Parts: sequence; structure tokens; C-alpha cells
Amino acid sequence: MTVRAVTMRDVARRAGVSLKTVSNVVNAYPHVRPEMRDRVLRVIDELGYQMNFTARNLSLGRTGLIALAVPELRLAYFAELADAVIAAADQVGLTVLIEQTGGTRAGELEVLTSPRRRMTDGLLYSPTALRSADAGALDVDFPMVLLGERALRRGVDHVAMANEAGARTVTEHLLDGGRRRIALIGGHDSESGAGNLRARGFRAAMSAAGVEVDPRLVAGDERWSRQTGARAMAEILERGVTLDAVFALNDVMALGAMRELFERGLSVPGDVAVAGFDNIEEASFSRPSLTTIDPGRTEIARTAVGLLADRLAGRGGEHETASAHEIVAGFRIETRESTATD
Amino acid sequence: MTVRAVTMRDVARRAGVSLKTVSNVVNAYPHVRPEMRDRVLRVIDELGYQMNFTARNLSLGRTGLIALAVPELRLAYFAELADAVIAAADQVGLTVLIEQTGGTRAGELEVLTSPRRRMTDGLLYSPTALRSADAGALDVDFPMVLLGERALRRGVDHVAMANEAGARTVTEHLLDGGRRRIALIGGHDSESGAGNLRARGFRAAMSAAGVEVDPRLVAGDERWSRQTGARAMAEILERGVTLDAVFALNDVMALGAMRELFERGLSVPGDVAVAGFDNIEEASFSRPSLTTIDPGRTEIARTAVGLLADRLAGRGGEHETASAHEIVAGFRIETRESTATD
DNA sequence: CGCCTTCTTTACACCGGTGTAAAGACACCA
DNA sequence: TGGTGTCTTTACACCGGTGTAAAGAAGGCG
Repeated sequence: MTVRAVTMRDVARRAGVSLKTVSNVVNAYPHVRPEMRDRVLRVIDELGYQMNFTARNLSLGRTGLIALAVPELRLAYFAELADAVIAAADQVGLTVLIEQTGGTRAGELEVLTSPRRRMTDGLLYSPTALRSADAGALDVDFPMVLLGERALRRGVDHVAMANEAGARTVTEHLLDGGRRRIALIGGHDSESGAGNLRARGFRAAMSAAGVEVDPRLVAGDERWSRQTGARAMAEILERGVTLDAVFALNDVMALGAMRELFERGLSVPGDVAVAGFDNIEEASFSRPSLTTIDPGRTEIARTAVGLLADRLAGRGGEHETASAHEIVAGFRIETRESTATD
Repeated sequence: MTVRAVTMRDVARRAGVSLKTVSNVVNAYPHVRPEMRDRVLRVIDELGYQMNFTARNLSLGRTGLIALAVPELRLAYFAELADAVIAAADQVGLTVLIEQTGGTRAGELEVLTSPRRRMTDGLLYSPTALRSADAGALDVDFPMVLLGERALRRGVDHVAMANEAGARTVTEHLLDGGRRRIALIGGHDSESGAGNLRARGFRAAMSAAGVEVDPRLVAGDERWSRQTGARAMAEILERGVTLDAVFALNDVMALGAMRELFERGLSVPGDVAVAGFDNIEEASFSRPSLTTIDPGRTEIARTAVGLLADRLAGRGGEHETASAHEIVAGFRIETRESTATD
């Protein structure tokens, strides 16, 4: 049988002071006489008192928890993002609750209305499947910061990565290497934010270089997994078109595509150059190592948590819609073996 | 300004019933007259009432949250485990709070006494750096289920993976392929559970086959990362000893080692066979694909969550130490390219 | 028709903290 | 010595639910 935990009341009684005085000591309220403080602290120590957060939170009307909603934790990018967010949140005394949306529109909408929203003070939200028609759903009555894509909706705090500029940069890098028949792998048909923007950056670079995008060199589906990358690559190869490079909308798809190329006896970068997006840890350890865009994960996490914390603390302009922050994190291209031109 | 949320009191007043009746309806208490129930439900709907979980939890003395403590989310194995645990917990109405220990002894001890323990009802705990001297720290006063290794301490529920048997099996597979100079990569010097057990399985297979383990073929450190694998591999190669196989204590180290072998112009499996442990998704997509042990993650997650839920519900023998469960999940060897013998 | 049971609904204390307003101490000044 | 202001400490209502015990309503039986 677990014994009942020590409460503030117990401490107060034992120290011969009022409940509130203990509360004041615990919360570092300045106007407490030193001797009183010492006495209380000694008893706290003696009894091993630990605060009951549920009670405090009920009283304060908050939970101390923020949610991070991502498609899937097993996608390396999101695991690394979660790691960065947890670290950033710890710094400001917040605890992170991770929710997976499965990367589907339904899952992403559900997270906005889930009863779990009442368990958290705010939401860091990284939707990938929402369409612009869903923008209305983002008009929520709790603090929220969008992550990763460009805003679907104005008036909501947002920390974006440089999807379009990054994709353009990496595409230009492929073009600079003399590649012209460049395949695009990823959910091109979805209207989804990041995919859309990265694809746009790709097309912008291509057309700026006067190179046509062959529709037969485009494949992929909504789920940005290793399998998708491999399958899309297979699909393209089976169409019998020529190609000399692949830009996958994220790293795991690029790695899946590389795997498929290898299975079919094609060499990277000899026959086909491959580039991705995200700079997950694996990208520097794959064989060959993968050229990619580093979207500044740590910066994104720190900034986003900071914005959310500001909202929670009532800073950041309450609900003055006009003052929504729109921040784009810096990016960097990591040039590696997979796009080398020997 | 956010408006105050609708409370049960509001619903009660509006429906003209007592607070408790609303509570009864919400909690599907059987003795409520149908008309009353309908009336209340209609008002709930009308007002968009959602329960305040903090309040309920304070009253009930629980939080509905369980913690999952893992070394690092960015290690693919733990991301995949977390995914499996979240899914399993959802099934039984529990929410998972992920905590990272950093894989250090200090981090793992801290998680046991952290104030966050008072925010969760129970702990799924996957320590990797704890020594047997720390077993006493596992004598905690909240429900806990150990995950992944063999128990450091009797009397605590535990879902283990077949570390030793798995390692032995994969080592036998290398030996069967005619390899004799087999390197061991991973935290050999730490007394840590999984590492220790896997290393033991390795040594058992070796000695059963009458093959000596050359100490110069052993390297690694506490953190089981890709870098560790690469660094350990480099270290071994620089010692100038011959080798024809590598068993890394987990997949990411194996992948790091493969990368290092490649950089130095050695071929896998031609010159050196490589095997890992965990069967992370990447193992089947690496180049070459990686032979490894699948420790049955889903089964582990489901079982562990089930045990913890039983404890929380007061089932599972309260604190009758004698009745602690000790379960070993089934494993399976996945034979792939990295250990092929042509 | 009155009494006993069983079914419904209610009032109220309680979970363990926090904010507020007011009371008690104390020093300083006229 | 009394009045005033600041510093400390306290009492008490409140956060939004839940359990308990008891009151009220309804049905069965002698």
C-alpha cells in the first residue's frame, strides 16, 4: 500500500505555521522572515515534501504542459525535432507532451479538438497534410505556434523553415553539377505546405535555369517514408525515362531512393546524383553520404518554444492578431558525396 | 482574452439539475433516468462542455499520464519504441509523457526522483547506464515497469528483450559464415544491462565455437550512437589487427562502423561482415542492408503498458513483491546482405 | 394503507494547492 | 504615547471535479 503523500498542510502543522506561509516559502515569496523560511525548509526536508502539481495547476488554471504534434516520431526528422523541443522547453520550465497525427489530414485536425487539448496549455503544431481549406480550423482558442511550414493562416505565430529557398538552393547545386534530368520525389500531388513549397523551390530553380521538368520524373505519395522513396524511385525507373539526378523532398525518401537505385545496379553519384532535405543525422552516415539542406532544427525549436512561452505568460500581445510573429529560420546546404561530380 | 471554459456547474445550472448528476451522466453512472441523461447531454452539447482533467485528476488522485523514460529519442530504436508505447497506451486510455535521460547514469537516476514523477501515475523505464550497485534506487513508491534489459532487481515488473540469446544467435550466424576474427563494438566496459548481456551472448557463442576473443578487436563507449560506431571501428582498424566480421551492440553503431569501413576502402560483406541488434527501420534500407536481431518492439510495448495499466488499476497484486512479472519477449534474426557469404 | 426496498438525485466535504483581503507586528515619526 | 506606514502572517474562499451519505421518489408486499 502506497502511503499518502506529504502535503503542504502536513508541513505547515509540523512547522507550526499557516498553510500559506509554506506556500510562500516554496514559491520564493520575498516577504518571509529568514528564520521562518529556515524552519519551513527544514521541515520540508525532514518530511520529504514534494509539491502536488495537479493541485497547483488546478488552482493556477494551467497545466505546465505543452503539446508537440508531429506526424510520426519514427521519422528521424521529427524525432530530432522533438528532442530539440524538449530541451528548449526544459530551459523555460515546460514539459512536452508528444502527439502523433500520423501525418494524415484527419489526424491533424483531430489534434486540434482532442480532449487532450484541455490537458495542455499550448500547442506546437507541425501539420503536413492540412490543405488551405483547413485554415479555418487553425482559429483556435488556445496558444499555438505553427512549426515547419509556411503559414496556412495569417495571425498565427509561426516558425517556418526555408522550404522554398532551401529546395531552390539544393536544386541549383544539382544543376551546377551539370545535371539536367532531375527527378522529384515526394508528395507532389498533395497541396500540403512543406511539400508544396519545396516542390515550388525545385521548379523555380529549374525554370530559372531553363530546364524543363519532365512529369514522368515525378512520383511519390503523402507519407514521406523510406518506403515511399524506394517505391517512387522504382516507379520512375520503370517508366524507362532517363535521369541523372533525384531531389527527394526529405532525407528518408532520398535514402530509400538511393537504396532502390543501388538494387538496380545504378551508382550514386556516378549515374545519378541524389539530394534530400532535413539533414537528419543519418544523412552524414549513409553510403554515400547525402547532400541535403539543414533547416536549423535547434533554432526552430528554441524560437518556437520561446514564442509559445511568451503567449502563455501573457506576453506577445495577448490576442492582438496583428502582432503574430512570422519567423523563418536560417538554412544551410550540406554538400556531400551523393552529389559529387568527379 | 480567452473566455472562461464551461464547467460542470454551468451545465448543471442550465439543465436544472445538480452538479453531481452531470458528473454521473458524464461518467456513465448506471442509475440515471434516461430523460435526465438526455437533458444533460443536450446541454453539454449546446454549451460545448469539455471536462477539466486537472480537476478530475486532483480529485481522483491520479493524472492519467504515464512516463516513458528513454536515453535519447533521436536514437532510432527509442523513437520506434516510443511510437509503439504511445499506440499501446492509447488503447487503454493512457497518455504518454516522454523523458530523456541522455543515457547517463546521472540522468537515469534523476528520472526516478524528478518532481515530474508526481505528474505521472507510473513509469516505463528503460535504463541503460545503471549499474547493479544502483539496484536500490529502483525501490520506488510508484508503479514502474522496466523495459528492455534483464532485471537489475527482483520484485519489479519487467519486460525484457532477449539480449543474451539474440546476441548469441547473431554471433553464431557470423561464425556459421566462416568468420573467426569478429570485432565487438559497444560499451563493453560499462557494466550496463543490455550491453553487458549482449556482450555476454557474444562471448558465449564465441567460446562455444572454440574461438578466442581478441581484446584488440573490442572498442566502444557508453553512448551507443552512429559516431561511437564509426569511432570504435576506426580505433580497431588503426590497431592494425586483422578482422573479418563486426558485431555491434546495436544497429546505429553497426551503421556507423559500416560507414567507417567504407571510408577506408573495405567492403561489406566481402572483406568484413557486419551485424547489429535492434532491427530499426533503417537496417533494411542501408547499403548493404544490415543483418540484425529483431527484439519484438511491439510486443514489448504492448506487454509493458499492459502490466503498468494493471498496476495502476490495482490489479497485479498491489505491492506483493513476490508476484512481480518477468517477461522476455521473443526475438528473430533478420539475415541480410551485410553478412552474406557469396 | 403503511412499511420496506430499490432506484435517483442531492448536499456537502474533500482532493492540495493559490489569491485576496485583512489582521498582527513592528519601526518610525510627530 | 498615539498615529501611520511597511513588513509578515493568517483565514478563507476558490479552482472543477469526485465520493459519500442521506434525502426523496417509486414500486412491491402484507
